[in-house]
Amino acid sequence: MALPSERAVLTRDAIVAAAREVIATSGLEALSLRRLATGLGVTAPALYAHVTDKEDLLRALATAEFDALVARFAAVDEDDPVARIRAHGRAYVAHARESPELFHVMFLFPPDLGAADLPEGRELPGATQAFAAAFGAVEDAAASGALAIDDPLLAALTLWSAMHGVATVLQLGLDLPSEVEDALIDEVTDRILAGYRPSV
Amino acid sequence: MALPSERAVLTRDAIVAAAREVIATSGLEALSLRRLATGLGVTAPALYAHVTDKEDLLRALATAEFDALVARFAAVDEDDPVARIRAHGRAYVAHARESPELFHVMFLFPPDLGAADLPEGRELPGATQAFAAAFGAVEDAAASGALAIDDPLLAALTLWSAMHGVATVLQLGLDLPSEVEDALIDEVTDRILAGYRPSV
DNA sequence: ACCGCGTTGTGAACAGCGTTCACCACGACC
DNA sequence: GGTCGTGGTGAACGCTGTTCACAACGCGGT
Repeated sequence: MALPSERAVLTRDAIVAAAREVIATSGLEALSLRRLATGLGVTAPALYAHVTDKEDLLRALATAEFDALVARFAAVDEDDPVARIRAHGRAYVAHARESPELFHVMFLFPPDLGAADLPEGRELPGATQAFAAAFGAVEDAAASGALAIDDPLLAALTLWSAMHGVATVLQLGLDLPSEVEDALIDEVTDRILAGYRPSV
Repeated sequence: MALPSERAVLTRDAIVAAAREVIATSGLEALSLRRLATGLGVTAPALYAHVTDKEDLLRALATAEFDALVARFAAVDEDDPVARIRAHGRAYVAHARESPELFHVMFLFPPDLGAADLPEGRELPGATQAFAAAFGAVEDAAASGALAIDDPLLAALTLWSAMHGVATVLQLGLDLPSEVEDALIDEVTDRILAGYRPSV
């Protein structure tokens, strides 16, 4: 194993990282394999040793982005499950707002959140992990009686969908004043949570 | 003005309709101006007489799609404002589910829902009309005291975002059983409405 | 020390894309 | 009947993703 020479080694990760950079900086439209390759000091066909497809590359990027989201979720350390739900929502939207283009890529080739038939021992894909975290908080809130939830899966989907909607709508460029945007984020979560409040 | 001969006249509307057909049938990826043109019995450059751009074409298509959505909203004849809100939500998701690809196109080049600075006399763009309809129902519900709403705009955005999220999530291909999908649609609306229920 | 092998990247090529431009045919008008 | 203008054509440009035959390089074996 020779020392990595002056010329950078071409790894799948390096390619994905470079693609991420391009998209975050110049948008998805600007991502072409040829430009990406020359940016890496290499010609286009060289990429195909590490990536089967452009779609494959975007999928890998989406995966990485979901992992980053999982990390954000893991950084939430609220004890109260309801507070945790709120924090997840904010983290989700924050992630989306940080780079709208990357957020968009996450859903270009949709991952299956499907906690359906997991092979048990295997590492869960990021998307599933992220949803599992959100789901866990909902389950805790239901178990503790803080929220009146019949079907935790349905409730988690409800919250997730709603937050996803907010994240999406905020990127539509309808330039709402930023205090309205911030208010919207909390409003959606709060109203749904209020809808789940136990009737004492 | 001669009779329109056997050969179909090439209109902007005809082009948009053909594009709609292609996208609905074979997806956005399959839409190329060249193929679209040959489908219309014409060569590609001929399209540029009626369309400045591919983007222009997609924008026109999005506009048409928003108009269709407005028509759906107009068909809602519930008297009770809360029932109207629910009906709007269902209509929105139904529209999205009928052709996911077309729904996606609606937001490719985002329209501004901005009821901001409308030129007063001018015809409102479909996106704005659609939002206005939804907004109206929310205002009515607030005025009638059926819902406890401080800021109707915020509430309308809340509902819209949430429904948009549902519409989007349902297309992620995470194959939820369809009864869960249906339940999700109502659940989101109902929980938010519950969150706005006046505390008697 | 040399030879061969396997890896990794190259250069050229293919098909298709959006878009532009010079041209041409045809119907309407004087 | 000749002229004009509109609307469509054919060819071209530069770009894209992708494939393929080939070349350069370093390692292992003799």
